[in-house]
Amino acid sequence: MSVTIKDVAKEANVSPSTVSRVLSDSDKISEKTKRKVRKVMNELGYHINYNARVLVQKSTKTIGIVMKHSATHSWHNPFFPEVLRGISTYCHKLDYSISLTTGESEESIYKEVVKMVHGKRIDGIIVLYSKKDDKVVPFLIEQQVPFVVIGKPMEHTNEIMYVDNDNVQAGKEAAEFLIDLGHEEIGFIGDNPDFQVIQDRMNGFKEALLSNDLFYRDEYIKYVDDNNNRKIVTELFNQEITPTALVISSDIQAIGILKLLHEIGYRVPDDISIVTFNKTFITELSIPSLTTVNTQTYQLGYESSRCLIELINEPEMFKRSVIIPTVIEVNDSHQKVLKV
Amino acid sequence: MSVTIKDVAKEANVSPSTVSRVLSDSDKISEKTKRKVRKVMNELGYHINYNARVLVQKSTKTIGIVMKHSATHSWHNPFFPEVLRGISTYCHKLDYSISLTTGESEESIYKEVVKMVHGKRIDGIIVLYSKKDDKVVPFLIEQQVPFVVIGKPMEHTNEIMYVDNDNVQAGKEAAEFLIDLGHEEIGFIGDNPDFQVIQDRMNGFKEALLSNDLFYRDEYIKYVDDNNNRKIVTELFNQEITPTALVISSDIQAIGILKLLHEIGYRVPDDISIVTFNKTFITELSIPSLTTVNTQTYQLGYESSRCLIELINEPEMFKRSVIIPTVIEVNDSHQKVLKV
DNA sequence: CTGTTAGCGCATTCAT
DNA sequence: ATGAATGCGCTAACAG
Repeated sequence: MSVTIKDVAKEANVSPSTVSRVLSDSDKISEKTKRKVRKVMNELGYHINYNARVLVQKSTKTIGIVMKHSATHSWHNPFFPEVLRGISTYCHKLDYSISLTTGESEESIYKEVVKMVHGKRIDGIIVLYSKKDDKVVPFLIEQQVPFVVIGKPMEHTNEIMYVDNDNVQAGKEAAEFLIDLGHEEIGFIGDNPDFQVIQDRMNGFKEALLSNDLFYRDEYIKYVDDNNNRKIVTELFNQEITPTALVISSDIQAIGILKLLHEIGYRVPDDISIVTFNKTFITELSIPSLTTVNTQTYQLGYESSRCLIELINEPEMFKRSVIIPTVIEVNDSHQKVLKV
Repeated sequence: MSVTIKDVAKEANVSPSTVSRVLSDSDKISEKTKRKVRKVMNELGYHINYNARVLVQKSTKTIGIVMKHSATHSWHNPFFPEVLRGISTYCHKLDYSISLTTGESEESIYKEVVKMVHGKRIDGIIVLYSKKDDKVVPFLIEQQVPFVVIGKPMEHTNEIMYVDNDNVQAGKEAAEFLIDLGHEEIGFIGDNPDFQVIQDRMNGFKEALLSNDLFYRDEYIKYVDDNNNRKIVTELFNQEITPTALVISSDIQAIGILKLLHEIGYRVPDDISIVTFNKTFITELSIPSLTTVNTQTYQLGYESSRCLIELINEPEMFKRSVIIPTVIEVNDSHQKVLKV
């Protein structure tokens, strides 16, 4: 059917192993025969069959990517394409392929991961989230598959390699940015708190309030369950004292909130200031453009694949973790509080 | 190292071929031995090695996905995650894996595709775009790799299986929607016209104007090159007669335009109406929410993988193509023209 | 430097 | 209904 090393070997009057050595550019082969063999390869239109190589080398040069299930917002969230871009840029430098797992539920994703791993389809895995009650990570630990988590693992923090922002710090910075502008009543709106990232940002937020001697009130902390944005906003602004500023855990979420605020007559930044997290095309295109903590998603992806491939090549390596710095990007969704 | 069929065979007192037959659930094996073998498989923790199977079966049960290079907007565009969701949903039903090609340039993507194909890593490919001067599609034709294009191919239309919307029709509907509201001066803002989809939508737009006896003027048609949004908007509204409505080729692009209009003091929909294409989270979260032609991206993905897998299993099949209907979704970015 | 031999894990003849 | 033998295409000792 297609051309194999045997065909090339015969045509070039060498043995198959010589051809194989030419393929891996072994330094034990003379330049002359290399040239000869390569010439024949071209003439015959030879191309290596990776599957055969995988079978004997036990390395697939493929990494698996596991994401949150599609029912969550991860799909709509530009985080995903951007992190993938970072991952693939690095992977392609080192000639690794990418295999994607998705699924409609946590269970189906888990099953796919199991298949990937047991079927020996991948050399390592990047997990694009860190979540409570997740089965994937424990499975990977048990199976001793090299893996890297993007986000801070909920458990086994010291045995797991992860790449993350310092989300506590990020939350703190977001709040302090507002505090420096004179805000004293600041609310927090977060996504699903099952994800570590949300918890961290909230904790940083809280920390900032307390260390600045501001009153911290539970009524100012809201989490989005499903599509209860409206309820949340209503609750926030139906209190005796209402916030003059909001920290919102993602820019996507923020534009939703922005719209609701707009509907009930609050203007940003005139009536209320907003600081969000993540920088996507939304932050600039929103009206007003959003002041945001840039988490440098591309870098998260890039570094995670770097770590993973290092780990694959050196399984016993020290499980260090990488913190990608966050950068606050000042746009138009905030305003100073005029001291009366 | 890991458990193979031989190990299972030995333990179960059968031959390796019997185990293999149990794996493929052959009807030539008695239920009794099947049960026995499966029991041993569980006990030993056996899992099939797909690579070995691929080597002999010549089917990888993997499909490749080729997208536009990341320098374009495809990455930021929620089209991508959504189409992927459709693809993966179907693929996982039929137990296919997904392998992703990406790259920083057309050239690098092309190389990756070549590697995928020659390295026999995939059974078929879905190409997520249709573009002028593209090298990937001709290569796939030449190599006789089963593939499906999302979007209408620029050439070889009859020999290529594709899944697409009727974008001419969609363009027409968008324009007619505005015409029905009384608009007579309607502009069109499109993405890179190298992509067939943009051409088609523009042509449909033009057709609608002409068949409604409206004056069609070139000054009302603008394409975005790079970041010349501002220039385009300025040009459009510095003419003697300015449009009262715009058709914009994607919702992402639309919110950019929306912002510029906002800056120069035009309000949507009061001063100008907008109809866009694609429905993503943006259409609802934008202020105002965008009236848009929903192209049903998920379906595009779902159908494309369905077609591809059919094609893989029956390479000589008739190359039919699938048109996914578009649906106009009426939101808040348009207004009737008050007849004076 | 190069050839020979053996085998990766599985599916598939051809036997029985 | 099951077993034995062969090979998919490649790499990796071991020779020489």
